[in-house]
Amino acid sequence: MSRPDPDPARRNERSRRAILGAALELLAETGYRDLSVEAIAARAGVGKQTIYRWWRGKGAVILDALVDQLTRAGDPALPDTGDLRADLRGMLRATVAEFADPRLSATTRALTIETLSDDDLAGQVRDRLLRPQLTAVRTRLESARRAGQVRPDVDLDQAVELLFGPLYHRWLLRNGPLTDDYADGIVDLTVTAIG
Amino acid sequence: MSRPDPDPARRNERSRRAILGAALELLAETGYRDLSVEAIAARAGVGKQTIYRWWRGKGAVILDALVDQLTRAGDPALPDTGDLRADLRGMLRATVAEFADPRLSATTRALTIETLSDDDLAGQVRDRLLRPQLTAVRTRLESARRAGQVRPDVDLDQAVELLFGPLYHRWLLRNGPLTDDYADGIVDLTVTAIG
Amino acid sequence: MSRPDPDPARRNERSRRAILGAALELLAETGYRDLSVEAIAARAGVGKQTIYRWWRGKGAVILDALVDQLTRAGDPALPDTGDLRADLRGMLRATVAEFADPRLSATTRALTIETLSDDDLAGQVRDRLLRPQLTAVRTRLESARRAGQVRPDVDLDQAVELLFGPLYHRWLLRNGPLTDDYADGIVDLTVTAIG
Amino acid sequence: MSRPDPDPARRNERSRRAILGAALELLAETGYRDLSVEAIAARAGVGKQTIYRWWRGKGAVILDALVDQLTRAGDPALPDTGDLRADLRGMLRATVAEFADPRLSATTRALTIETLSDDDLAGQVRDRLLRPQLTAVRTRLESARRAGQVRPDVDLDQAVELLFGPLYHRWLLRNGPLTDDYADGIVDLTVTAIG
DNA sequence: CCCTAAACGAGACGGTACGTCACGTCTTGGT
DNA sequence: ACCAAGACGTGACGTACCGTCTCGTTTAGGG
Repeated sequence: MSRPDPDPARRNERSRRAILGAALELLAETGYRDLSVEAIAARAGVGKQTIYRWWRGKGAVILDALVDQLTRAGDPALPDTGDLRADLRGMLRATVAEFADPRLSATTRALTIETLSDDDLAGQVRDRLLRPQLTAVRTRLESARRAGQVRPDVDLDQAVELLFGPLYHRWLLRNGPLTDDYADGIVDLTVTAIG
Repeated sequence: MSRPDPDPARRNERSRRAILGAALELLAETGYRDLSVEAIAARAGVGKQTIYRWWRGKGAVILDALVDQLTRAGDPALPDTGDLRADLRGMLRATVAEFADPRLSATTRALTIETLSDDDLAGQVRDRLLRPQLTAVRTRLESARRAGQVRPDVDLDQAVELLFGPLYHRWLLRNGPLTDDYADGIVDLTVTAIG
Repeated sequence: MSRPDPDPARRNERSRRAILGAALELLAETGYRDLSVEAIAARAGVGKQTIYRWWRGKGAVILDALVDQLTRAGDPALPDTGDLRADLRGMLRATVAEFADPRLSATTRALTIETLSDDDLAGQVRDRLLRPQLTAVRTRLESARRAGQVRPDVDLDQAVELLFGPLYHRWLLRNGPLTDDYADGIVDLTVTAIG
Repeated sequence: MSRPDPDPARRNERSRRAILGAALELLAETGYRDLSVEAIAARAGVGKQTIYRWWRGKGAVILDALVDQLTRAGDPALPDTGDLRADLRGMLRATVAEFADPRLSATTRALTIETLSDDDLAGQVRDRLLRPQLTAVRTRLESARRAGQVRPDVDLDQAVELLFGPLYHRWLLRNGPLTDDYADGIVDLTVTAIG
């Protein structure tokens, strides 16, 4: 006896943007702890129902906000200069920089929390945010394999995780500084492992 | 104008155990979403104040519960058979098994959530839970380095993270299955990277 | 800057009837508490705006519904058999019966509630529902006065209220049963009072 | 699976008074339409839950507030000067004055509304507010009957309603002015009816 | 008989209040 | 003093309706 799905064609684009914008603002300003649907609605000048009509909760809003932001940021493809080590270093340094930026970091942190107690959302995050990024790296590794820079028996998905895993681990658990040197070290180890 | 610290000597051990036990039970039964201080108190047959008197919040309770559990599980030291690859495989397979066990997994998940918005707690988790585990592995790697199985220029902390990071990444983001094969693959890549 | 009045000539009679019917149905089925413009619209298969276009709110709808119903019921005139007591008894017994009928009772109850916080509506109810009924009785009393059955100094409006007031009081406050005997008793007292 | 009843012994008297006071203030200031549990809680400096813990809704709060007020006002007994007509006139004039006072009137109005869609509350109102008042009048009539001023066959309850009913009717339906003259007229008719 | 302006169904919108839940603090009485 | 119990002020939750406001789509009357 649940409501029928609302009609996306009638959706108010102005409200949608206001909500996503307000969510990002509040996250940056006050952190995840103080982020509430109520606050987002108030900041966006929107009724709460308008949020609940289109999203399952604040987690879903943050996801959309982040996807929106990244979509605007554009192409996740890695450069392919032929120098695998250099290309990966550039990519991982950029990722480190993102994790170090409090603004982006807050969003990712918030999303991770939601993800941990919402399997549905976790799937969405995996598919819409994570996979594209991982795939971009994998594509670069495939090119490297064709160039003979990677052993043919290496599982490329594992290789990708070898790059991101340690970084993610260190960030989440605050188990050490996130620097360019750290990124370079991970790349070196990975290249050695698969080369 | 805060209350003086309570006297730990007069602490009721029965209550402490009941609280930690109730926390673990509820986590296993209903998941983190429905875990509340109120529920823990009710289940433990304890006043809420007794929880707040000794812990800062449910995050701290979970941490203590997990530390308690692991302490009972005993020594985290790795075996040292001389065969680095085999020793690491055993360790990582055990870790994979832990992450796959819903009971332990739920606790870790909950703790990770709390950690993400409580720096204090994050430090505690790092020092009391994470570091001992990482150190145990690092100790094994140092032994391997002395045996000439690891290049002298390798940063052993990074090496440790090369083992746990991918696993943690995959678990948190549900980005693939957690199997013994997967553990073995990570170990192989890591050994190649540092050997 | 308000909308121009809608053109009554173009009004959809089918919708009007559906709305009034739905209102009465819902009142009878679920009571006043659960009566909402939204529910009326849904039940009537009508847009909410169609209700707000023609009525000021649910109170006005109920009023119209009741007027409609009573209009169909027809002429409120009292018989004049010459026997004042008998005529009044007949009238008051009928009124008691109305108040005892759950269907009519629910409507009246709802209308009374709306009336209590809407002066506009109160006036409408007084003029369109109440006055005709009271006037009919007053007319009968005037006839009785001409026949010398009523003292010339009696305020007939007060006399009318002497009949309806106790009944209304008892009904609203559930201060006793509403029976034919009760109606007869009121009539007897009133006739004594004015005779 | 409902909460156990709260323990009245631990009830905070300060909060109780603040809530009842705030309810009466808001009723007088803004009328019933704008009276909300939320507003009462805010005005009283009290959590909403504290209201819902002890009352079923705003209707019950108003009832308690009114009972409290009347209890403080004290003895509802009528004087018994031996002059029935005079005693009743005094009483009915006072009642008219109450209905004419916007402050008291607002409370009664609000209570009547709630009463109409809550049978439980209606019973409470009848027993705690209405009955004592009616009984006081009935007691005076009994005294008058013993004095031979009232016919022995008159149903005294009906006689009481003969006094209050017309007044209540006129007040609720705004069917004419509420003046001392009106009160006197009702008393005269009633005395004639029962004398 | 067609045109066009309205009324229409549907329902999204910014709001307000609902009644519930859990937070972390405070109070009471019991051991 | 610590405890079990639970009332308290606080504030967010997710829902229900309010009355207003678009959306296409009938529909009815004047040209």
